[in-house]
Order: sequence, then structure tokens, then C-alpha cells
Amino acid sequence: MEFNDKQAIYLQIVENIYDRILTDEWKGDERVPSVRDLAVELQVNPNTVMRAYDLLQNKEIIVNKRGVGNFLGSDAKSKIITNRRNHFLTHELPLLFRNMQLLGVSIEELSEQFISYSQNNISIQ
Amino acid sequence: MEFNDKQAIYLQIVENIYDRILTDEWKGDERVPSVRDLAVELQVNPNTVMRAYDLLQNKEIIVNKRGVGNFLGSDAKSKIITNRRNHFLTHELPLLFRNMQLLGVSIEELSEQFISYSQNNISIQ
Amino acid sequence: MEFNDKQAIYLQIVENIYDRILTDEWKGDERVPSVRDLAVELQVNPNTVMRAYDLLQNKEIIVNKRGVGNFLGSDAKSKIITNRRNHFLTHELPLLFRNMQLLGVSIEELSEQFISYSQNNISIQ
Amino acid sequence: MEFNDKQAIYLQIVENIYDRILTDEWKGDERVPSVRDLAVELQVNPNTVMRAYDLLQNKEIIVNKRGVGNFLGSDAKSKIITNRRNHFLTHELPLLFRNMQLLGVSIEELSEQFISYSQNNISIQ
DNA sequence: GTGGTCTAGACCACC
DNA sequence: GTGGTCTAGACCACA
Repeated sequence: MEFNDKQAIYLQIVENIYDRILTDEWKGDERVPSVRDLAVELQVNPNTVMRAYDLLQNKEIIVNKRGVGNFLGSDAKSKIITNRRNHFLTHELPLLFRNMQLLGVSIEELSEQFISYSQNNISIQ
Repeated sequence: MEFNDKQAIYLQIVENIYDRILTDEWKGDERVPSVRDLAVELQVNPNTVMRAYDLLQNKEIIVNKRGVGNFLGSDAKSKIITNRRNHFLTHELPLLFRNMQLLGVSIEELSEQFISYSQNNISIQ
Repeated sequence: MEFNDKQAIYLQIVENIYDRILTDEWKGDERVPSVRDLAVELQVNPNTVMRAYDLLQNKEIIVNKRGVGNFLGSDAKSKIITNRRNHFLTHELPLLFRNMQLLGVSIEELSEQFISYSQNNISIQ
Repeated sequence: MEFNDKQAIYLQIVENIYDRILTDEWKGDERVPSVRDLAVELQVNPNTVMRAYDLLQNKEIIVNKRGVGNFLGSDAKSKIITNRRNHFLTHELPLLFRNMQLLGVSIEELSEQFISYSQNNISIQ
């Protein structure tokens, strides 16, 4: 995984995990990879993964069973969707619209782009 | 001006200046406020404004005339628009679309929102 | 290190770092000294070193790994050489030649000087 | 005249005046332009020209006759040549040679460049 | 008046 | 440990 410099790595990992859950790569109430395994996969310091897991535990997206490992919370996926959707509608959309106006991008232009995007990405991976 | 603490103040100042230029609050090739004046206006240390101006000088958005002050570069506005538009189309849109799909927001829904947004914000300020 | 006061210290540090890279004192894609360490070595304030590193990061001579340190960019040396060589050929040489003519220094005279210089400085350090 | 940002304008004016004297644009012990006239010609603040003239007066390159104007010192040209030549030989040449070695520019290469330069600039203007 | 540089010292997030 | 940010305050050159 490639990391961006503008955001803390552990936050980027959190986002990445959200994506994995939303795309059902991690699903149900299965066990998630151990801190060490994920650290190896992502090529980062285990402390950094730990921090991401910490944050997810606080939000009850994952739950820890001592000595066994971390597991997806039962309603993890729906919780993420609800949160993100709210954030999307109340924070991101106004910003998006303002940008569109400042940059002169019309809603029609955007729709077209969306359609062509959708055709190239029928299923989300 | 209120500052968020997820991003460095000087970067927020830069963004704020971009906005001022895009909305023609600062325009043409006029002189921009002196470091000290802007620092007073924004209630920050002059060094912090200086750092923002430094970055803008690097991007040739503003140019310095020794002992006189800083001036908007001739094509400052178009330069900002071009950069932002490119970034918007190549980076933000794909992310947006992906999010819409993951969160189940349709393009029609978004269009409606946009229309109601536009009606409440007829002119950009 | 002794600093001249006709040029900002941080710029002299940048030049000094270029020299260290060109002479392979810093090489490969190794880690460069931490801001604090170099500040101690050069007897300046860490902020001053920081500013030099900032500039070098902008030019992608060094790259930062969060929480770890700064590293030489992979092609740092060749990048410096290319830039300097271009500047030398297009800017410095014409000035040099003009000066030689104005001051009545012949190319033969210069060659002689160069040869005697070379004999006294067989290896660059 | 175009000014570089790396050096104070008044110093660039001094250099420019040296050039005018060396190329005999200003010669003998004639009167040199008034501060105001030169300021208009160079499009700078008269104070800035004043500062350049001050420096030249200190070096006795020009002399002031109260109420009349500034005149070239009798041996202005030879004084400049001597100074520059010394500086050139003791300071610039070693730097040049070091650069040539670091950048891999040979003396033969430089000679060729010089010859082609000379052919295109038979008389100095 | 203008910007630019430097210091000292603090605090923070990150790995 | 690492870099990054910010402040306060000083001094300077320049126009």
C-alpha cells in the first residue's frame, strides 16, 4: 500500500480498513488480521497498525477478545455506512458544490463523468 | 478567521487566499496586504503569514517587489483554477464516485441536492 | 562551519549540503543527519536547518519518511549535477567570458592557471 | 533594465555602471547622469540610485561637485579593471575550477566554448 | 514603510 | 527518537 504524506499513516490505514469492510473483503463477524500480520502486509511499523486498531476499537468497529484477536463488530458495516453517509451529505457535498461553482464544472458535466465511470467500474472491488 | 487544527495554520491561510483570489476579493495584479497587516487581520504571528506567502511565492501566485510588498502574479487566478480543476477531475471525482457507490447515493439524488444548493447560493461570495 | 553574511545561513547550508552530496560524503539513498544533529554540528538553531531541509524537500533532493527522518532522493546527485551544469553553461560561462574580455584575461592564461590548480588539488574533497 | 532578486538592486546598478565604464559608454572625466535621470532610465526609486552613487563615491569611481553633478574620477576605468582583475584571479577562478571538476567540464571544452563565444561577440557592447 | 532571517523555546503528532 | 508548527521578539537590508 502506498501512503500519502498529507495524512497520518494510521489514519490512512483506518480508511483502508473501512474500504475493506464496505467492499466485503472483511465481512460478517470474522476475525481480522493480527496487528503483526497486517503490519507485514502494509509494510509499516506494528505500532502504527496498533494505533489504527485502537481507533477502530473506540468506534466499536472492531472488538478485541483478549488472547484471541480482533473481530469485526456485528454491525460494523452499517455503522460505517451511516457515519460516512452523514458526513458525505453534510460536509463533503457542500464543499463539492462550492468547488464546482468556483471551477465552472456543471452538474451535467459531472453526471456524464459519473456514467462513464460507472460503466468502467461495474462492480466495486 | 477560525482555524481548524487538523491542518497547519499557514496552509489554511494559503487556502483562504486562494479563495480570496477566486472570488475576486484580491484581483488583477494589485498589491496584497503586507505580512504584518494580514497577521493582524488573521490574529496570527507574522511569521506564520510569512510562511504562507513563501509558499505562494514558490508557486508564483504572488511576486515580491523588494521593499515595496507582494503583488498578485499576472495569471494568478487562472493558474489556481487550472490546478484545482485538474486535481478535481483526476483525484476528487473518482473518489467521489467511489463513495457514492459504496454509500448508495445516486447521481439523481446528488443532482437534486445541487439544485437546491444552487438556489440558496445564487452568487458566490 | 563558517558563515558568510552576504547570504542567508540556510542557503549556505543548502550549498554545503550540495557539496556533501557531490563529494559523496552523503551518498546513495541513505538517511541524512536529523535536523537537531545537523544543527548541533553547524552550531545554528534547528529551525535554520529545518528551513534548508524544507527547500531540499521541495526540490526532491531529500525525502521525508514520517517519524523516521530524511533520506537522500534516489537521483539526488545526478539532479544536482544536471541543474548546476545547465546553470553553469548558460549563465556563468557567458559572464565569465565577458569578464575575461573586459579584463583582458586570455584563454591561454586561464588554461595555465587551471593546470597549476589541478596539480595542487588532485582529488576533490 | 531587469533586476535579479538575489542581489540588492543598488548593487546591481553599481555593476551595471561598472560595465558602462568598462565599455566606454561612460568615459573620460565626463559628467554622469543625474540621480533623477538615471532613476527614470532604470525605472527605480531615486533613493536606490543615490545609494549606488554613494558607494561609487566612496570608492572614488565618481566624484561629486556640489551643485553641478557627478563626474567620473580620472582613473575610474583602470581602478575598476585592477580591482576586478584581482578579485577575478583570487576569488572567482578557484571557484570556477572547483565547479569544473565537480561538474566534469574540461578545460578543452571551456576553450571551445570561449572561441565560439568570441566569434559571436567580436566587439563588446 | 516593506520583506527576510534568525533565535529560543514551546508543543505536537508520529513511528 | 523523528519532523513540523507556532510564537515572540530581535535585527537587518531595502525602497
